[in-house]
Amino acid sequence: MPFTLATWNINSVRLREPLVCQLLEQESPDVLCLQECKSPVDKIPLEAFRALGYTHIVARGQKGYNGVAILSKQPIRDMGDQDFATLGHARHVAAELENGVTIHNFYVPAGGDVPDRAVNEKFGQKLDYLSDMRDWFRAEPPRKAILVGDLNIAPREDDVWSHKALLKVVSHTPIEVEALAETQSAGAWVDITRQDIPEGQLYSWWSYRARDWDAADKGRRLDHVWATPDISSAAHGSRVLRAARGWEKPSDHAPVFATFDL
DNA sequence: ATGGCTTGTATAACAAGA
Repeated sequence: MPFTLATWNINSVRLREPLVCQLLEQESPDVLCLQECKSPVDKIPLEAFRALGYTHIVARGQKGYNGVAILSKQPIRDMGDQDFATLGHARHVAAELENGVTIHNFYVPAGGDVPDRAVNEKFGQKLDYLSDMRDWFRAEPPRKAILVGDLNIAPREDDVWSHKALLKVVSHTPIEVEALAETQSAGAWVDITRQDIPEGQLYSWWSYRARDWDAADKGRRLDHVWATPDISSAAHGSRVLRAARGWEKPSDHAPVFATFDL
């Protein structure tokens, strides 16, 4: 049975409960993975999501920051979480569908402003988080798995509005792009979004600070959908719902979709 | 070139985002 999956950095699931509901009603994905819920699990507005048919939920949360959740129409099994870089943050959770596919939902640290771990501890934590992911995938090669989330890195030149302007900006520096590539290859992960949309500028995040985000279009592709090679050929139909960035009181990220015939 | 905005929280200015 085909199933459609979406990933969305929601930037407060409580504040944007109506937008989550709008997405669920309008697009009806089978699974929605959220990041930056900024809420303890027991304060996520689950009843609203249950009422729309998303009765199965696996989540990790903390007060104020981070937080990840997987909402599903079909039963999912909680497969635990990883605390990479030992930050004590709610940045990962995994769930297994009844067809045996495992979904990893990640929120990789943003990394602060200065791309130098000697002067910016947060940048070091981001690199440590990525190398711990890499080591984990090397130790336990994933199979029949999908990895989604806000990875906070735009790897390709056409994943940012200006490659040259962003070379020293955290999210697109060569050291981050290399770290992400090592993590990706450690799990043999296929970039499903770029498998489906191989050419052209593609973004999933636009800063709140732009006067007119749509016209300026200074975006970055920070949100990703990856899959292991045993299921990557089942994927199709990837898209970014750019319109959601223009909804009232929006998240600064747009949802990214993919469909798998499995 | 710079500054620009938005969130949650010890509800007044922070920190954090990226």
